[in-house]
Amino acid sequence: MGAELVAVLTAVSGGQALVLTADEGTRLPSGPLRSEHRSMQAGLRAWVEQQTGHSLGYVEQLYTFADPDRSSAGGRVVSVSYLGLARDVTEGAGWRDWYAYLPWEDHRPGSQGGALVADVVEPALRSWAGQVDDRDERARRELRAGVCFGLGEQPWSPELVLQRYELLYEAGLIPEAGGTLVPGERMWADHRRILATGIARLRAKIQYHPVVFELVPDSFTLGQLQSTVETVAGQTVHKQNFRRLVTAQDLVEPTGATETATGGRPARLYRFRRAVLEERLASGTKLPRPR
Amino acid sequence: MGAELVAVLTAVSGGQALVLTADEGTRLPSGPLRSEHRSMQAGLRAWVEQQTGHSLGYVEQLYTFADPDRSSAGGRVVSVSYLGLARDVTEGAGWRDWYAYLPWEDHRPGSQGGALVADVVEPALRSWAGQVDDRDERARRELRAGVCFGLGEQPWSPELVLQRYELLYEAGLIPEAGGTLVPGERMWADHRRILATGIARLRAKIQYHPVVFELVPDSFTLGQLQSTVETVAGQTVHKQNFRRLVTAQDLVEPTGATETATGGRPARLYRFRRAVLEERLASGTKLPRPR
DNA sequence: CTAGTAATGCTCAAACGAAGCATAGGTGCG
DNA sequence: CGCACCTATGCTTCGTTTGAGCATTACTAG
Repeated sequence: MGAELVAVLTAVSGGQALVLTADEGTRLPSGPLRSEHRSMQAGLRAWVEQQTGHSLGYVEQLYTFADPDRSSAGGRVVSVSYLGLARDVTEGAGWRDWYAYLPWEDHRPGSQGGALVADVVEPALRSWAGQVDDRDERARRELRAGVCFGLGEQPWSPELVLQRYELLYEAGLIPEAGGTLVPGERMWADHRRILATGIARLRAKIQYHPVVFELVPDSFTLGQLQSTVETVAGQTVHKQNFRRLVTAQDLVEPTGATETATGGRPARLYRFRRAVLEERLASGTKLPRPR
Repeated sequence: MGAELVAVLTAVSGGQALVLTADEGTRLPSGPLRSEHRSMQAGLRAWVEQQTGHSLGYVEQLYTFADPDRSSAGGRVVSVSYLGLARDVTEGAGWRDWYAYLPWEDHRPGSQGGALVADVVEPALRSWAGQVDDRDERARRELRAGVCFGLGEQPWSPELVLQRYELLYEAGLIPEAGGTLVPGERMWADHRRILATGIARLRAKIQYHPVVFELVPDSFTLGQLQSTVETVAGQTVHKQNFRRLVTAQDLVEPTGATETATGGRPARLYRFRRAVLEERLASGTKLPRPR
């Protein structure tokens, strides 16, 4: 009858991008909107806290869809999904690595993503494109695969998470669509798709809005901040340009303290200048190009 | 019980930005999601066609909210709003000028918007800021007013439509909040707010995605295209830079024909290169700075 | 003392964006 | 016909932003 609320709650810890899950990692935390909830966000907070003992910080609405499976009599069920960002992770709660579900999304050096795309996804998509006889349609499929996965001359675009998931789905390469070729844990119903939507939104937003600071502690080094951005984006960025971008925009101010446990020269500690949120609604933490 | 679907259906015609309305311009077209609808978008299309005899082109989801007013027993009503773009307007249907509802949003030369902000909004917001005793809070209010309405040194940002509406609401300057100072027709319930959300989304999207072409005929001059952008953005752009941006990105191709009824030198006619939608998911029609 | 490591400072060239000048090719009017 | 006027179109200039790399600093581990 009413609405179902679903959360993609994310945190970054130890170089891993984490999402809060329920039921042994098989679904996202969710629950129905109740009349006692003052608003949908309030309802969402209540459900997440109850299911995980975790309180929500930054929250933003993602997408709403009419539930395809559980159409009940007298009005369809509507699911409203939210993206939430957390600064700390509680031990024991169901935090899982994003990239266990979407392994092709991690393109940091040392991760599996790059090789997975080259060795598994690209050949599989070529074969998918080859299945069709029509020349134009085949060209369209190859173009689409190239744009989504950065094949050939095309650049890899971190924010195309949802497009990539949908392409793999349409090409029948993942379990949801009956395929087994491409690895990655699946989730209940369309929750993996919702996760992809959340990651896509976060990766896009981090480029033009200072949301990274919702994922780091109050006090942080520029190295930690950069590592957080890289974990979210799934790719590395140019260090010097990153710090120039952050400092030139006056997004941070030094606390005065330094952190010595970095393994090299001690790093200054900074804090986020919350005032920028009011000063400029349209600023942003742009992330420089990779490598 | 189920979900309510609401549409912000927009077209540009004769230098006016239009929105499709029902009930003499007092509400946006809407209707409940029915079980016979295959999807929410299908349901929306059905409702809009039934209420207006108009078929929907480009459609994108805007925002979902739990209805504040009509909380019925057994599950709250949820409203899902959509933005739709149309190329042509049917005579007689309820097309109204955006800027009749949000007159402060039009800053093209010859429009009322600029003067309205300077003569009415700015003084009213100053007085609103002055109502509070706390120095910090007063400074915050003035900063917020300045950012939203481009006061003082701040630039006017076309895409802050929703922030401006919410500020006017919070400051009690519009009828929805009991005020009478700032002109502009109101709508039923929160439909004017939804309109503001739609305009904000369109103005933001037009900068990084080629959606303008959903608003112009198949064949158009660069002057017409520019005028459409300006109507949507509510401000003028630098002509030479606009055309360079559009042509340099290969967004259009000449049809070969020219249009002589321009009042000056005949203009070449162009068509949108649909292929760019597949070639680059992340391109965009960036709009140059005003004036 | 030396090697290793990360932080930080600075330079340089290419790309981009804002603004304006100049010319082309039509119309309407005396 | 000649002239004023208008919009379209082509091109240049200049300052800013970005991508990339070199060099130096300040620690730790052995």
